[in-house]
Amino acid sequence: MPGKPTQDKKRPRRYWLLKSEPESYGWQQFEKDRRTFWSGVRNYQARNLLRDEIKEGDGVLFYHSNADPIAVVGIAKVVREGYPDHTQFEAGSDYFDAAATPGAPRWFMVDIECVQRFAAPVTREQLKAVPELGEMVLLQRGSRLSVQPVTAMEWRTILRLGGAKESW
DNA sequence: GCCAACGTTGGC
DNA sequence: GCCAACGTTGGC
Repeated sequence: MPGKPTQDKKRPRRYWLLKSEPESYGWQQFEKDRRTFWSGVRNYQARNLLRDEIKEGDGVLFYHSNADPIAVVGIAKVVREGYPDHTQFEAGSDYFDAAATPGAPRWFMVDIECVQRFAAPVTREQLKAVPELGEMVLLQRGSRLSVQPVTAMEWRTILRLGGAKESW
């Protein structure tokens, strides 16, 4: 078939939201880097998503937590699927894990690439005001997952709110 | 800075 | 395997 498919036909693109505190790693830095590895996730549920579910080509909402404003600030795409987070092996690192070995890594990360900054950040307050986003994992009571799934409908809605140029 | 909700640890 | 104590996240 001409025009090689970029995705496995059986596996439509999926969407994710990644949280980051701008004080530790914000969108501004990400824009300069263009590409980064998403290290430091130390929660098993999030780890499982990074290791097993998030695939190359997937869409990412970049979210600023503990920030002013708290907001989705732009979008990224996954450019490398789950592989061991090297910081777990670095003695002295905040993310060091004595129980992890290269042969049996415990923590995983993915690489993402900057796609586009929203014309205007989509604030948490805005998200809460949209009825069809009421089911978002992000907005559930007590939800703390730093890597979480986003539905295609949520993705489209948030891109529209952010004034994103393309809706790939 | 507060604190509710979660997740993890470790004694039993 | 229970569960109390503790540590962390993250909105407010």
